Amino acid sequence: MPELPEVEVTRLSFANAIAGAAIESVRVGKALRWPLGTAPQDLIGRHVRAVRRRGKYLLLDLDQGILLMHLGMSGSLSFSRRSCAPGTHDHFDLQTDQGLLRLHDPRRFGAVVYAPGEDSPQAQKLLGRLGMEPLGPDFTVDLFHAGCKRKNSAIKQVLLGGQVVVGVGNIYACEALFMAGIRPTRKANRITRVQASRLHAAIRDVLSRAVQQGGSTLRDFSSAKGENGYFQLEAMVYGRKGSPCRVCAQPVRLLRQGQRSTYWCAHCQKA
DNA sequence: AAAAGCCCCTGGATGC
DNA sequence: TGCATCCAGGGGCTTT
Repeated sequence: MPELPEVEVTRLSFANAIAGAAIESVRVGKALRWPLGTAPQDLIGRHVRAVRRRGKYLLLDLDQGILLMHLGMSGSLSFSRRSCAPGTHDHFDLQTDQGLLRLHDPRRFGAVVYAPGEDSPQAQKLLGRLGMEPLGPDFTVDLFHAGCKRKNSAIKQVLLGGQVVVGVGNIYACEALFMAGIRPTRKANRITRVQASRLHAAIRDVLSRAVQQGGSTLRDFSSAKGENGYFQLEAMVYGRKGSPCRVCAQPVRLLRQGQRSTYWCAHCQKA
C-alpha cells in the first residue's frame, strides 16, 4: 500500500495529536517483520516528542530512543482518543494518555522497531543506505542525474530501489516515468541530463499531488483519522492495462520488472 | 560491488 | 458452491 504520499499523509494525520503524549501501555500481537527490539514495558512512561518521516519509514521520537514504523504492503495506522478491542489484523498498539496508536497490517510485512537513537546500529541498519528525499531541498537535478549514471539497471528499478531517491513505489514510479515520457526499461546510466530533469520534476510533481489528494486508496488505505485517498482516480497508467492512454488513446501496456508490474504507454514513453 | 531473485504473509479476484 | 491459481502499494537478505 504505502508509498511516500501515503506515509506522509499518515504522519500528518496524527503527528500533532500524539505530540507530547505519555506511553501508558504497549501491546504486541502476531509477529511483524521484525521483533520490537526491546521489552514493551520498557517504553511505558516515555513521551512521544515528534513524528518524522524518512523514505517510507515513520520515526516516532521518544524522550529516550525512537520507534521506527514501516507499513509494508498492507499496513495502516489509526489514532483514536478512545481505545477499543483489537481486531484480527491489529498487531501493535501504543496506548498513550492522548489516544491509541494502532497498526493494522493483514500481511504483516510492516514493522515496529525500537532503537536507542537514529544513529544507533539498529536504526542505521534500516535507514543507513537510503537515498535522497524527493520533496526535500537536497534532491537536485544534478544529484539525481549523477545517481542515475551510477546505475546499470532499468530506470524503473532504480526508482524502486531507494538508493538514489526514496519513497517512490510501484504506483508513483510508473506515473512519474509516464509524465516524463521515459521508457521504464531504459538503462538509468543512459538517461540524459534533460531526461533526468524531466523525471526529477515528474517525481516531485506526482508525489506532492498525491499527498494533496490524501494518497492512493487502492484496497484499504486510510490515514490515521480514517480518511481515504483519491490519487488513484488521477492515475495515468497504473492499474490501467488495456485501457486507452489518457493522452494518446493507445492501450496501456503491462510488463514485469523484478517481480513487479510496470504499466506504461509505448507511444507516450519513447525516451 | 552491483544486480537479480527470493521470500516473508493474507485476502480478494478470477477461472474451472 | 468449492477449490486452485494468481496477484497485490515493500524491502532486506541471499545468490549470481
